[in-house]
Amino acid sequence: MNDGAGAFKQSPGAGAATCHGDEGDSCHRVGHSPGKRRLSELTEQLRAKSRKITGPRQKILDVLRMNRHPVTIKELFAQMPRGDCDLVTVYRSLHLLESMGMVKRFDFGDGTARFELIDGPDGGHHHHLICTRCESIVELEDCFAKEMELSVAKRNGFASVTHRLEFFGICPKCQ
Amino acid sequence: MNDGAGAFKQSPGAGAATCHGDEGDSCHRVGHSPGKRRLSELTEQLRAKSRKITGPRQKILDVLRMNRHPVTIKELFAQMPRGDCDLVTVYRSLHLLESMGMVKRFDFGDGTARFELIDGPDGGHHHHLICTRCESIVELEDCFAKEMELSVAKRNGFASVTHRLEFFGICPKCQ
DNA sequence: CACTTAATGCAAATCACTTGCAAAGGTGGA
DNA sequence: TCCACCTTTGCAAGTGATTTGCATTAAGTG
Repeated sequence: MNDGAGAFKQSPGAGAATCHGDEGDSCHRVGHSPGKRRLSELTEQLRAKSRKITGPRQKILDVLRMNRHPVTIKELFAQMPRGDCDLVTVYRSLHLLESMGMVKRFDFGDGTARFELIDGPDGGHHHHLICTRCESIVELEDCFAKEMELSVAKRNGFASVTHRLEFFGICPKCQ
Repeated sequence: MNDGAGAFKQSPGAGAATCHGDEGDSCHRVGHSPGKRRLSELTEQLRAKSRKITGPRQKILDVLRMNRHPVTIKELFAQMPRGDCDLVTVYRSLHLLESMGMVKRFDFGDGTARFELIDGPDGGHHHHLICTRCESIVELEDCFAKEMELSVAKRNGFASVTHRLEFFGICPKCQ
């Protein structure tokens, strides 16, 4: 109850995505070659803010780099060599990474937060399309809502307007 | 883990809205004249599906009718004459009403579900703009994402695509 | 009015997430 | 390289929202 800004503990962002990881399907592929930034580049960001580069944190960043879709804390934890660190540490680390703008939190209403390493310049703003049956997800390139955001903000006199947009449906396989 | 469709317990819908009700502000006005459908009309829907019209359910529907913004279970419960029914009953009733398509669940990431009585023909599809400071909310008339929904669905071969869209910002008062 | 079945209340259980606290581990400076 | 200092971590316990088990009560129905 003391992180994030304002009354909501969420981080108004956008998108949605998932994959529970136990139903090995066409979902996220764990363990493929690092598709994101180098680990050193990431740890450097930590160091830049005088945060310690600890073992658990490196492992966590590494797992995040391996996942192309948002992962839940549990999934992330499961992908770490047993005993690498405590679940609580994963929670704490993701909070830190989020507050540092290194990861983005997604929430698609199933009561479990999901995290993705931020890639692009604008935080790699994007959305997801989730299959409500198999939970497979598709990362959507474009963000359609930017203009809406502006018009909604202007029309209602709101400032710093952000949005969260998620799409749900039945994927081709599940139809 | 056994209601709703598919793997997600959420009901992929759209929108967002809230108001915690204790900070009496420009937020939801409880107790104004019934702005929504008559109670008899509502109970009729229940009866049509051979659901019983119980005391608690009538009270719950009544409170829902009085609120123009989505309410949390707790708020709803608090607005019922003390001792009218158990908190658990409110949870169960809302599940029922949701599954019957009579209420819509909104979720804006603070970990508490909010419900609104469904009004219009298309389920009164709309979105909300929430102030992250005072939690006041604005109901947005139009739905901007319908077209996206179609294009996203087509482009990815998904069926029955729905979306959830929420806007967050700082309201005029809080700036 | 008796009956059948759904609904309710109460207590206890889950679940995701957070917090308190003492022990362990990075880091910058001597 | 060694240390003191302050951040992190692990473990246990706590929250808050929501669900579940089960015996009891109350809507509909004939």
